[in-house]
Amino acid sequence: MEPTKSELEILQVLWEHGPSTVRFVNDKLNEEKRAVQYSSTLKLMQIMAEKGIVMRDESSMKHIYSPAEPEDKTKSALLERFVDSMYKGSASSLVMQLFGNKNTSAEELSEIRDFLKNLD
Amino acid sequence: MEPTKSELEILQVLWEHGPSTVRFVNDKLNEEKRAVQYSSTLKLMQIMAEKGIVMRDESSMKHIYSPAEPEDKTKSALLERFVDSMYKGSASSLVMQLFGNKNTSAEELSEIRDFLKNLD
DNA sequence: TCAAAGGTAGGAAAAATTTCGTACGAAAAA
DNA sequence: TTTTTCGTACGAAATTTTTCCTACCTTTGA
Repeated sequence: MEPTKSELEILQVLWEHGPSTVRFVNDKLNEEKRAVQYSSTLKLMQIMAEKGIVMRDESSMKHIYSPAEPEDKTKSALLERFVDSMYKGSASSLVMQLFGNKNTSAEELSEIRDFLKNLD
Repeated sequence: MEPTKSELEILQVLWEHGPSTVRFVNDKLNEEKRAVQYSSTLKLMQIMAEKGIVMRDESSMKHIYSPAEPEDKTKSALLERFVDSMYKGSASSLVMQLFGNKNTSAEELSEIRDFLKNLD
């Protein structure tokens, strides 16, 4: 299913730090993003569990949440939807926009060139 | 400001077809996307005008709406926000994901290689 | 002229998303 | 044991976004 904006923030914490408690996620959000109440984060993560976006291990009192799908799979899906809706599915259009209007570091560029070279 | 999902759909019609009436945009949405009432599209476009996302020419009875910002500028901003939030700002990560997990056509690939070659 | 068609405006309702207060149970500390 | 701390659950409220009803005006065609 479709993660909402707030759900995505939570997923990102789980991706970065692995399976976590609500407390941990909430702390990270407050450190890295914005003020948010514990109960709000809890509620959101409960909803995500209902939707099947995350799995919940209830064996101990402190429930442990983890992403239901691998990070790559979710990100790919989101990226693909982004390309489809914004660039009519043209990956090259996206790349050109990405490097046309932005100043990307030389390292990044050569990294990409190498990557593309080895793609065949 | 931030276009919402529905607002983005409208912007895309305006980008593709140029300045348009509400009627025209609504028809396109119904053709290309989904069933939506004229008054819903009207309302949304009025809100977008208030927010400054689109400009409105009221000189004739049929108001003409056009994007307030150039397509590239808006798309770049959205893309940048996407990269920042999903790939911590790393354009190369995005590109690798884009081509790693997806089967991109050979044409697209060479197009991009050429593009990157001429970037310096 | 006058009805029909097509336009805008505005408000209210509906739906989706986000936030948080409160209750209550378990664990830990005093 | 008793109190405090820390956890979940639940429901309701607030906010944001989306949808559409209705009123009313202008243009067009019969």
